[in-house]
Amino acid sequence: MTKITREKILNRCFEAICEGGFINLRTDKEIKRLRITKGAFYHYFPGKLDLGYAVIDEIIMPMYMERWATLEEKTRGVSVALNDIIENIKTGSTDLSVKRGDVLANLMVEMSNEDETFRLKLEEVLEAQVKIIQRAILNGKAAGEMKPQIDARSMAYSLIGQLQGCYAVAKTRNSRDVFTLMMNAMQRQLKEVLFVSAATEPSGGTAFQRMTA
Amino acid sequence: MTKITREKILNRCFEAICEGGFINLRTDKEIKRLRITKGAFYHYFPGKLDLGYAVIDEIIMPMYMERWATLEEKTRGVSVALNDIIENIKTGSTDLSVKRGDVLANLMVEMSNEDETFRLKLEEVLEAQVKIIQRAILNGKAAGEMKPQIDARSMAYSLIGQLQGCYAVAKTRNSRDVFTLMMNAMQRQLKEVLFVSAATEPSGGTAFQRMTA
DNA sequence: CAGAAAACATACCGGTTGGTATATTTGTAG
DNA sequence: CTACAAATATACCAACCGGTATGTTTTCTG
Repeated sequence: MTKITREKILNRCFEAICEGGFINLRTDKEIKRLRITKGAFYHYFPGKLDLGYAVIDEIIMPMYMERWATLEEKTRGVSVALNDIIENIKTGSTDLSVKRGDVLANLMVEMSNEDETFRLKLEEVLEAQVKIIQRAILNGKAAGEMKPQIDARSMAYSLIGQLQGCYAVAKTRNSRDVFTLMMNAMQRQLKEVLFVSAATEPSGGTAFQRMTA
Repeated sequence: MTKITREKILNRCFEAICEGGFINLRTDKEIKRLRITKGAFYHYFPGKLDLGYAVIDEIIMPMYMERWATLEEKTRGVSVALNDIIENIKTGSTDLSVKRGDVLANLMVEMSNEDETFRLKLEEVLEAQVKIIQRAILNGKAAGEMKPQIDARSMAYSLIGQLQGCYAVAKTRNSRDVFTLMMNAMQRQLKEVLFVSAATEPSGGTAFQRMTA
């Protein structure tokens, strides 16, 4: 039952960061809310920034690793797995999650130019994701599921970027429909650009589905 | 020579917002820097938020309208014009601009869930851009330059989103190379998904260029 | 020129907030 | 039980910062 205080702080502050970002996170408020005192807080964390670092290392990084976990150590069915993940993100979105946006995307924009250590830690999370996707694309190409002429690294970055773009725009539009719309567009483009279609079209132009908004 | 004070405030604060966002903008600091006083500042703006609104209306909105200006009232050569704009954004980036990220993208993430009026104003800028691009795609389709099965609205949102994704990721990577890499990927995908290629490929697969990073 | 309104200037306030200094309790090894 | 460190509590602070109240100067208008 030890160390529970530290984890409570971590979890609660992560929530607060999800709600309003890091700068808006008020340690005093969270301390009161957690029914602890400053003594406890500053016992576990030298300062607010260090708390932020810990949140990234211990909560955010694992969270985003889990997102792509199904891609790892998979040599076949990568295209489907990748599409499933995107589908899950799309389907799993709620009005609240769209309104808040993506924690990582938010922190990246908020903190990258504010604190170098923060930037470095966010970069780690980013690179870890890119690496997984890049590897998956390599496997997909080897399995003949993905187009061989695609540059895996570029595509991995592009994918992560597009995802963040969906979050950002949908957040400002405050519309889950817009999020779905953009995610659908992303899926369609991925299918056309990256995936090897089962049936090769005779002329140009892939078959398109009807729009969802 | 009238109204110069107001414009000075607006311009300087816009710069400050570019550097560190809206919340990080300290009115006191900028007032001192401008060698004016609080009296002058609060004469023109009821408060900090209203200053922010004015910056969006009077500086940011025109700025982003100008970006896509070449697309308006153009019925042919839309594909080329669109690609040129993206090329300009790519080429025009500097280490500093990449480090700071895009003002609009930054504000969207920072303020959309913070202040409803702010969100509305940012939404306006977003929608204005989407509308221009959407129209351009419609024209492109009519001219046979763009694939007819593409949904203009989805594509317009996707385009804006991808752009923001490039900014966000490159900012955290703090790398102009990554920005270029992602912008190139975007251009390639656009060519394959949206543009009607001059020479229709016999089988599947568009010719790819070599990577730039 | 009068008078009013616009355009500034000066001084001050009050709440917030991250952080510290120090005291007290709790847990644990010997 | 003792000694010592980890864990937690309490009180306080200093800086920051947006905002206000009020005073003075400049400009415009009739």
